[in-house]
Amino acid sequence: MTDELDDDEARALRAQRIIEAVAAIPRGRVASYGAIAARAGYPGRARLIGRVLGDAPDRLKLPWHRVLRADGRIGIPAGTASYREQCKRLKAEGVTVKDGRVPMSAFGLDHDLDRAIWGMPGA
DNA sequence: CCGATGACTCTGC
DNA sequence: CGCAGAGCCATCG
Repeated sequence: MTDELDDDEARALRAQRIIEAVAAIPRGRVASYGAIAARAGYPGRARLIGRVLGDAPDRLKLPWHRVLRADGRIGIPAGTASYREQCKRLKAEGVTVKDGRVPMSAFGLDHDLDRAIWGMPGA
């Protein structure tokens, strides 16, 4: 059909894959934007993740709060309502949040269970 | 078409 | 650990 709808579809597909990747993050764990992007099939497009999450409706009940920057920092501007909400949710899951930062060495997916969860060796 | 912006990441100093 | 620069990509004026 029209190219415009085609473009719209492509955008929806990106969002879909990204949303699924985010939803796959285990409770009590966190992942970086880059990791999600790669996992969704868009390596190098970390910014795309942030864009999609910001546009994603809350009714999807997406665990967006489990997505942090590569250094473990909250990816949202400090002081905003969303920022505080993310901190709150993480703590509620048992994730340590110190000064808006999470020790990914301990809660990151590539600490030890990386392949067990993301790699999906087939169990 | 170009410049600016941003829920990004990496490298170098 | 912090700062600057460069790469990256979609959206907006």
